[in-house]
Amino acid sequence: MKDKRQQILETALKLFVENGFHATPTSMIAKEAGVATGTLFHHFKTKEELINTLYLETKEILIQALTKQVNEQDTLKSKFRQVFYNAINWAISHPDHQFFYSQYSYSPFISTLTRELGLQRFHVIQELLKEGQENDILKAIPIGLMIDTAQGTLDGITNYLMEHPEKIDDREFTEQAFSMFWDVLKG
Amino acid sequence: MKDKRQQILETALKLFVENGFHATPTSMIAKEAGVATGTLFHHFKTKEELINTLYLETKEILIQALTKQVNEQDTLKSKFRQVFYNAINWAISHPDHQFFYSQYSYSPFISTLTRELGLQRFHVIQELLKEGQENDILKAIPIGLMIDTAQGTLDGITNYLMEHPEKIDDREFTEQAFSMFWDVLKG
DNA sequence: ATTCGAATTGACTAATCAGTCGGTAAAGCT
DNA sequence: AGCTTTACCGACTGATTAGTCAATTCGAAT
Repeated sequence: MKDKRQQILETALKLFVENGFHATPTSMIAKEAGVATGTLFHHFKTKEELINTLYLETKEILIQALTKQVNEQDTLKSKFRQVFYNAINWAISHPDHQFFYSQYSYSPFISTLTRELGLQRFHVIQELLKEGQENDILKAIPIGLMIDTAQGTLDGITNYLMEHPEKIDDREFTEQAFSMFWDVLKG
Repeated sequence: MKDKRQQILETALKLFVENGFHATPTSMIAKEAGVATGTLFHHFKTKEELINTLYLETKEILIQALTKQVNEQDTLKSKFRQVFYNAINWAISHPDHQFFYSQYSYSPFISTLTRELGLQRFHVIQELLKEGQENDILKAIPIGLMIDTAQGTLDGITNYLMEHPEKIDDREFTEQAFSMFWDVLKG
């Protein structure tokens, strides 16, 4: 009898990615997870609580992944390169989490909570952006525009890589991709 | 009297943006539109057909908007500038359509259809991108990456403008925003 | 061994949903 | 005018849903 709670979360993630939140009944999650519906509602008071838990958990490990090895780097560009590689590598190796995150971000029914917390995903990047602007390395534009554009560009590159995962090992390719990301930012 | 169909579509768009597809019952759409449920299902065989109709309609007017005045421009950069301004102006003046489009694109339950058609949204841009690559004006990278990144960057900028609509009239600001978009692409 | 809370079960329910159907009113056509 | 098609209505249905609950098992501490 291993952790049923964890089993529920993993199954829910998979099914949410396949069917979406609303099109995935709790009964289906329970069945697929090999658990009674009562067990599901024992661990999560409501379906929404299950979804939110999944989101917060995903966000946590994403932030951990993005931050890796960044502080050790010297130049600002190197730091951005590190974050960039962290981001694309994470997406490739956790496709379900990545899809779930996108799906959650664009779903309207939790939008208020999300849009506030959503920015925190790029808190690391935000700090780097500010640092770069203060040192006149990056474009002198409103920080909000900088953040949204950086996020959008990164999402676009990530989307492409998700459908061409083999490219992740092509050093020349990934460096080209990074140069797009960098060119958006640099002044 | 012929407007009931249109009334249903408009009401559905509004409610879908507010609640999401699945969280918006057909009964709610009918009620809000001042129409019987039978009427709704007379015009649209299923709920999914209603959603798809809304998507196709939205796509159509978006494409029209993006293409405006593009051919008249002389240089490639001017053409991109025109598309860029068309895109952000459309988003600002049709926020519900814009939200609906994003929501639809990221929802998994119609994903296969969407991901194929989704690219068509940027068919205009695709042609321009190819032209730019052939003339060594743009980055020499896989066209797919170019498309996804351009779309991502544009989406990011659009997202920012949606929350700061007043900036659309700031000529200096929008030109800065365009320079980010252009820097992603240019070689 | 006994106790007690937490974990687990699955039949159950009240609510809600997409879609139907039989019928009425209005347009369109000849 | 008559005749046909299309638009419209709203009560109804069968299926499905999130969430409940009384009963049972598990696990660990006393």
